[in-house]
Amino acid sequence: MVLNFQSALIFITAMNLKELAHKLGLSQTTVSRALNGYPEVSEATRRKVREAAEAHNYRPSPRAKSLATGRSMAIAHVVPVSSQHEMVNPIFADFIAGAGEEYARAGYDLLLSVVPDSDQDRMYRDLVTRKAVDGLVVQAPTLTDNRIPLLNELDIPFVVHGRSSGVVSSYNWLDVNNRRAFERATGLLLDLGHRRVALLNGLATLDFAHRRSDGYKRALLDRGITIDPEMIAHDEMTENYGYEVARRMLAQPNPPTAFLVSSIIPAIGVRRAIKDAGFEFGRDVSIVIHDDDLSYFRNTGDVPLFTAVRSSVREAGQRAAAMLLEIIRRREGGITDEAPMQILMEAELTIGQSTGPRLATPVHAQN
Amino acid sequence: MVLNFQSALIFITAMNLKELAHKLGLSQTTVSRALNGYPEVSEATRRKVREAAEAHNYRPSPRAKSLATGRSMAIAHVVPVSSQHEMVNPIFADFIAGAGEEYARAGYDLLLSVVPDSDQDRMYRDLVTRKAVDGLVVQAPTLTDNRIPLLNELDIPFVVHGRSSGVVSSYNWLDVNNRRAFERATGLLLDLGHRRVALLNGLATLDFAHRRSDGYKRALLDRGITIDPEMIAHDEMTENYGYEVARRMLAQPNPPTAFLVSSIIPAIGVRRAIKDAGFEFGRDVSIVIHDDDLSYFRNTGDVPLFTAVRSSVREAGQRAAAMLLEIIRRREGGITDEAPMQILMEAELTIGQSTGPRLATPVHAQN
DNA sequence: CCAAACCTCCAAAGCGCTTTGACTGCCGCG
DNA sequence: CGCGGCAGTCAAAGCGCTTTGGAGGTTTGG
Repeated sequence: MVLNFQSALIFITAMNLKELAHKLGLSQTTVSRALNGYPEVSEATRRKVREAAEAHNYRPSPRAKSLATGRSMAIAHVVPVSSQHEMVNPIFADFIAGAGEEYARAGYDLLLSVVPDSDQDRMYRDLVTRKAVDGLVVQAPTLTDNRIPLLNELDIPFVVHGRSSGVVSSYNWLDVNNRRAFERATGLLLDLGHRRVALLNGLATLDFAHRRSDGYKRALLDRGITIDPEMIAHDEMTENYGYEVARRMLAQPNPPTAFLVSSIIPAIGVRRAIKDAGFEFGRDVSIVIHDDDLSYFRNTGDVPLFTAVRSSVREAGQRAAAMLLEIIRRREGGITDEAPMQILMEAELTIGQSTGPRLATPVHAQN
Repeated sequence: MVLNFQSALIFITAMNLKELAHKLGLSQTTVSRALNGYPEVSEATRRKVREAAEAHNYRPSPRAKSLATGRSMAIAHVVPVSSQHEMVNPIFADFIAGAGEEYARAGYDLLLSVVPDSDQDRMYRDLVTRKAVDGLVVQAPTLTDNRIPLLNELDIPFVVHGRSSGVVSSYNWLDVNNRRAFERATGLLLDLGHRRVALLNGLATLDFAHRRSDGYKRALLDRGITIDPEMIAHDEMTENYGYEVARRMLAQPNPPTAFLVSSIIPAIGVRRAIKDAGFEFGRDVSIVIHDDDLSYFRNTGDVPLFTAVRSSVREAGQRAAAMLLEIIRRREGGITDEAPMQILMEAELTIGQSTGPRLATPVHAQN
């Protein structure tokens, strides 16, 4: 009983540097240096120190370390919650999973701030002035995102997932070539003979939505097809959005024969609307999606359900995190005035069951 | 130019207590106490201090504060990544959104650790011995989850989202009444005349899956229906899983006429399989789901797509967080030996388009 | 009028770590 | 033999905050 209690106590009162040093008959300085790999300590001592640390399950307090060094060994991701729909973009889960892996490997903690999108600026300011983190990842940039100049001014390392067309200053980013992807996807549908191609895009305020629209429009204009604004929708990418918009569009006199959808989630809704309207998915009406390769919604198989331009958001998270850690490393190494790092990922096009040639006699004419 | 540089510097070199105290002609002690609402400082002084702090945009360093007080003002959520499928459970996004809100309100940071499920124990140990957080939330408990005794031993406040049937020691939890929910859902299908009811459950190792199975079995046995193990599936709740299992089951000689599905995501797959097999969804084959009320997959409308037992996972996140903060508050108040806190949420049943009476002449007989 | 009881405020000692500056032997070199 | 240099170690000064243990000054009560 007493023994139990004692051992519990010993376990809880985690050993600190002072005790460890005392136990070894060395100074705190030497122990600290031995553990942190400084060269001015003999290998013999280092080994002894390492062993003792291991044996006593010694973990340096990150708080104290942080106070002493000025580094916090933490990265923040600020995830905005849409105040409209109280919605959390589900791609964040996979993005963060990818990034988290990278952080864990490097011994960094991940600080997640979930804030109403109106409070974002304040949160960024707060995180920086409190010196709570060593770096930040900016999600879902808008067309001219003021977080970018803000963070530049605050002079803290950060990486943007995506880009912001309206921002002139330079910054580190990682993005998918959205324009190219959607140009190709649209091209594919046009090659199949479709002329009425609808675009179900993300929120109009977000930058990536514009790049996607650009690619779509460019492909249409290239073939001399005029753009029908009625065929373009913007909203948060829920299943319901896909369903409602597709239902409405398919009920029009001259309905689309193909849909280009910004995410697999609304695409599920589009598919539902297609079936509800009595059309055959992939035959009467085609769909091409942008596939983020979400872990719980894999669009795979020999012939995947959806024809898609695919780019793994999880991989994006991982690479964005790696980039950020590299930037922090450089800055600590004293490299201050470097060119910004930028990665443009290409999406790959895979053919699934959701696309087919435009039918000679459109089915909707039969209805 | 020079002015600019200076103002930037001032901004970056965040004011600290010492400077602020000096500026006010007071001691650090008094300023600290004034700011933290201690009674031994006059109201006049307190007001002056507050104003000065405001004016200079003073933020106490959380690190220093943390080191001095022993509290870290942070909560950890450890999110396991299934090593099988590299999958992140999408309900985490909404759960965390709910919890994050609560933490933000209380001034706590949220530390998110994404770790392979095999590494979980180590991560918990690490977080505690490093004193990185003041409390933890345990996600997705297994049947006898060893994290619970571990955390009890480590003597740190924690809340479990769900329960672990095999754990005898007491702990704080928040759960949905899964057994009741699935008993009711099954009962509904049986009332509609269905006799072959399939259950697409979550991973068999997870506790909630067992409770759901229990409810399902109890409802069947209540009506004297024998349980067909072939009608029960367990796996991670992806769309594909729903599709594949439903496809297989529907191809059997004596296929189910109804499905009970543990999440809306595989239910989408089940629906796909039903249509692919030539059945009519909600007429030939019924579905009842457990609906976590995911923000991007709302099952709403006058008559929602799916008949469902619903319980908002976001609300669960919020309440779990509130519970944890309350526990921490109590412990700091010296209240040590309290009964554990436990909340059991009831799911509500709503009728959607996915259920109907079992057809007199089963359609599959016609095929 | 004096002691006791406040009120306000302060100096200084931590919290657990890193890092500077210095010190001690010991070796090699001129 | 004496000196510079080097490897290995240490004491002590922070990092920015909280908190203990008073110190003065002002009221109160007998």
